[in-house]
Amino acid sequence: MRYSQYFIPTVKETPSDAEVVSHQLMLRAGMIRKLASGIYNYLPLGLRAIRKVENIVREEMNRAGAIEILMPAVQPAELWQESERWEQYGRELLRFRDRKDAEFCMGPTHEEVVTDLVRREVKSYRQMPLNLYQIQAKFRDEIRPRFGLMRGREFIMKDAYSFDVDEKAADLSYDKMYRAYRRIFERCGLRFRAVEADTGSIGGSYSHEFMVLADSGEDAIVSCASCEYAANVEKAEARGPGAAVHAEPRPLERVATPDKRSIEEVSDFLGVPPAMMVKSLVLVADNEPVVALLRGDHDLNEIKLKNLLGCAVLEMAGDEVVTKVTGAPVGFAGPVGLKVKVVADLAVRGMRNFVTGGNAVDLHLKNVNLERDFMVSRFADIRNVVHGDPCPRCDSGALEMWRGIEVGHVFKLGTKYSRALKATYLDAAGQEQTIFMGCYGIGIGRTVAACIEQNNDENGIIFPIPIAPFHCIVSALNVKDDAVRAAAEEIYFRLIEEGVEVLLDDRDERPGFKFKDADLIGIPLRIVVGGKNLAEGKVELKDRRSGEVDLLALEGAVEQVKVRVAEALDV
RNA sequence: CGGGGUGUAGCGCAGCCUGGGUAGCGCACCUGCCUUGGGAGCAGGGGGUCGGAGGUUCGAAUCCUCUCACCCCGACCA
Repeated sequence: MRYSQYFIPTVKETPSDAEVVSHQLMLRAGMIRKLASGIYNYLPLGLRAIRKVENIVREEMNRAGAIEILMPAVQPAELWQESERWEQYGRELLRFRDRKDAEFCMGPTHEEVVTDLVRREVKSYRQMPLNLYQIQAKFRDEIRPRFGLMRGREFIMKDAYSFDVDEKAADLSYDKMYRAYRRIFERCGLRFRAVEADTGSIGGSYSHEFMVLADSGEDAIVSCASCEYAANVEKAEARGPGAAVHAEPRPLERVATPDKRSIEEVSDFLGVPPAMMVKSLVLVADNEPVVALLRGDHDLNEIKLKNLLGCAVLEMAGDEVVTKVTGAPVGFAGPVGLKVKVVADLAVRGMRNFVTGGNAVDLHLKNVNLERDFMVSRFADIRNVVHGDPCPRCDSGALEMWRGIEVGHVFKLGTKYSRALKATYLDAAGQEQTIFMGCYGIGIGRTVAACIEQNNDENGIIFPIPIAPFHCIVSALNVKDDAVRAAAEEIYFRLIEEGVEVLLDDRDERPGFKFKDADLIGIPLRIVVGGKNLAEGKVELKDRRSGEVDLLALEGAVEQVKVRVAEALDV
């Protein structure tokens, strides 16, 4: 491709509304342009990177035995009503009516459609295992789209769905996908972790997320330093205390704490560390108040509590509810004397003589103790793990915290959708059975964004060769110099012959201008054809990542590029 | 949806509050000259319903009311 004939609108200045580096660089490199909130045009460079990821995904999915199809973006409401997600999905589902007033939605995911397809066509155990996938634009009317392609409303996703005769076979399908995903992200050149995850609104029995490690990631994940355990903080298990601290219970004490509400304020005021305090959070679970008790330095994990209570909606209580439940304004809640359900974190079980709120204005209690002073309905793991917590799986390890970008998610669905949509088959004995499903997503655009998040410097993007829009850029420094022009053209055509994807910068611009653009758009290899070196019969080969420069003869440069590209693409 | 902020040329911004009166700067763009190893220089030029509607006023980017959009912080997710 000739740069002068192409469409790469780079910009020098960083757009003010782009927060994260991948968003800034994708805009500056002319890869994407915003059309509306969370909705983007993909320009040539962005599209090429996306196609690269798509192709890697496609190859690995095919290798794993999955079969590509394409389902519609517009889906009829009936299917969603059948799975009961028409009501459950909420406002993220973009709904509308056609001219006959029939209801439709833009597909945010395709469990319903694919299950409908399969239930019509798959009748026998002989037709499974079956794994169908597609690469297609999804629409989710996100509350807050942000970070460019990282969280758009319309986004390109690979979604796959497996169909198996029973749970054991479904486990095998899941495992195949898990391994395919590892290969995919390895081939993309990403540093990532596969972590245990909560299943969320998709539902199902268990799942793993594939997290690209990046400080800008929206998810917190933990991994064990000594074993394989890794999990999303939403899911990560905390160990309870080994044995309770042995301490004689001291007499309960009431202390005035004028206007001291937060853990920090009370801690400072009383000179008691937060780890010796218990905080009492008032929540509402499906309209019923619940109090959660946590060690002062721990945070509530709402997902764990929600799963524990089995409620549909769990939210922090408003001021009125807090006052009603505790008899005191916000900031002085404590478990002593409460009439509502109290769930305590496991860590609280090991505590003695701690500080809590006194359920009255400006009052806290010291030397509070379990059983003597109050009872707990239930002990459970309801907190977020923190850096340094012991690993829940092995004896020796401590948990490390990371930030991650979720680029892929594999779910074991079980029979949630097949039962709702009556997707059944006849087994060898002629008995009707329910199909076991799994579903597997990869955010294609997000993967590109995550890659840029991990691969950039002050000059711009540094694409790994497998997903770079072009492998190599040939910068002809002065196109008005016939010798330079001819040499650049020759290299360009030779590289094309060798199957290298090459961009020829044949614009009539100054060298610095071309270098800046080449760096910004992140082409991994650059051949510079300049008058001085050319007079010696040499051109320069520069590696974008390392900055290493080799002075080579024309043929040598072409050969080097060919070799390096082949090495990088070798799988 | 709650809290905060911003809308002025393609991009980045000043002007507004605190004096209501010609709409400005840098980059980008067009023409010419010059220049060709890290976003050059000189000269000339084009481009604005100042987010929208209403109001106050002789006169509004500026003051008032309403509205829309976008961005940031919290609950969702690939």
